[in-house]
Amino acid sequence: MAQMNNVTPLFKDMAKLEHDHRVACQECSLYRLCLPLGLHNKDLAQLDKIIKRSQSHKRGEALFTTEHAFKSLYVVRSGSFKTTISATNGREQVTGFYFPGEFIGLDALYQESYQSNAQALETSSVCELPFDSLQELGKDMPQLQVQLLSRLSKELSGDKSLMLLLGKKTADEKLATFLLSFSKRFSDRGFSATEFHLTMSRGDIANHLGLAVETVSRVFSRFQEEGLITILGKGIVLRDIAKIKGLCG
Amino acid sequence: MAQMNNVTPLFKDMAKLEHDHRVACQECSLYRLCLPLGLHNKDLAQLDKIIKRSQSHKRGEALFTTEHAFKSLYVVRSGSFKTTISATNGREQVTGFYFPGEFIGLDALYQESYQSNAQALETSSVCELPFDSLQELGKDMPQLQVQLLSRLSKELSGDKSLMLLLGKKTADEKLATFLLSFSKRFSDRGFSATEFHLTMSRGDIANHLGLAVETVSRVFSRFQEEGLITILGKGIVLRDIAKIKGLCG
DNA sequence: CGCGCGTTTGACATGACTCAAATGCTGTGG
DNA sequence: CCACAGCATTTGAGTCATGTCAAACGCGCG
Repeated sequence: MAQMNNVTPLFKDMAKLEHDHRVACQECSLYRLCLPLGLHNKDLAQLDKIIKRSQSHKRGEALFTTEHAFKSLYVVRSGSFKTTISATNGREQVTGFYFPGEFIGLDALYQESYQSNAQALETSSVCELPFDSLQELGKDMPQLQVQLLSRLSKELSGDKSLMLLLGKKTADEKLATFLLSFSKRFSDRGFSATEFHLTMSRGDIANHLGLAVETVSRVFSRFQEEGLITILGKGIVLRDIAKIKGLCG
Repeated sequence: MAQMNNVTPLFKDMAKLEHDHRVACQECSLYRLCLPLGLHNKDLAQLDKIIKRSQSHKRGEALFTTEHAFKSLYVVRSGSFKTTISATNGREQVTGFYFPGEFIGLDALYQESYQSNAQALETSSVCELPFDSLQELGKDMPQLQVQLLSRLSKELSGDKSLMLLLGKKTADEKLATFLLSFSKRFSDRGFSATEFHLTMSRGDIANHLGLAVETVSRVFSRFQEEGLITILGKGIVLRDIAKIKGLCG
């Protein structure tokens, strides 16, 4: 059980993407994954104008909470975030993890108030899309609306899969599914599909998957014994993707 | 433990709403709950033109499955539906129940293919909205797009709450939450908030909440012993809403 | 009227949780 | 730069809520 966490060349991560606040959509490396996909140059320039590229958020810092007034949607630019909702009695559920190019705050549109809290998992930055401007722009840009709908729909689809996971899967299946989902999202962004950092705590993972921390820890350890993965602190190496796939249920 | 199911004046239900296929949006009793909300008369008339009002679907009949080509969104007109997704190994998760005025198929927009199966729980009818026409219409009708976004967002928001339920709640809390959610949706539609029919089987309820059938049955029985509810087959009477609220967690 | 499925109830099994404690890692301040 | 404090993670032991298996019951459909 080695130690290590940040300065390992093995694990590249998304915190390094583009902290440069001036990069316009046209030159952004996330273009293929992001909202502007499919917009014409002229439209893209317009969209670019309404985007606020905020300063970066430190680990643990809130992007917004249910207390804040709804004003904007956000797209992750670098780093990663988690969103949570809370029950009346204080229990919390981690509803999602968000990587570069992914939207945060879509569940706020209805009722125009944030329904969840969003928090940075590491030093991260976002593109802020003031919703009023976005609506205004959408009136003359049907393609933008289509993109927005598509984003919402994608998240919806993912949430349904998570329901299946939460409702029907065993601890092993949950964690196998979780690992593969991350693998795919990393590789979609040009990172390794087999070696990556988990920027969230075991507690966050457990919470998100409807498990206890101890269970996550135990299953990870067992996966390692069985040669499926190697654990290096927050770093994970997938050693046998095929077998992991077989465990997903 | 009495018996009864359909012909009881006590329980009014949504199967009786408007089976009349000619009722236009303007005169539809669901207006306040449905898509057209906020559209001007002229726009409404246009929307009305693209809507196909299909024949009714019998209990158990599929509205669509993941095998069907994506073509349309649907709004429940009368009756009720359930949606399901399946894991590779055959396990199924009931992802939602849908009542008059609610959208089905929103998770299909992304990828333009149905991601779930929709099935009638009783004799039911829908308004079919061909997606192409809807997109076409949306180009000149920003308000329609806003409505659509809002619908997606609402479903997203509900799904996040369900994650909290599936991940963090006990069997008692799950069922209390379930009952109150139905109570609200019934009363929103002008039906009694305290007396209603559950059109789905115990199995569907259990599946949706991530429980075993036997657990649902047991908890319902206990709730009845404790004077919280009265069970009459598929009929439910909420006897102490305050106390049920207290159980939601 | 009778068959079959959906529902209820009981007895038992177990996966995952809780509690507890050791160990390791991280970030801070001296 | 190092040492310490505090939190995160791991590991173990025991419990419990909920699932599984089994059987009786009754309603609903043909």
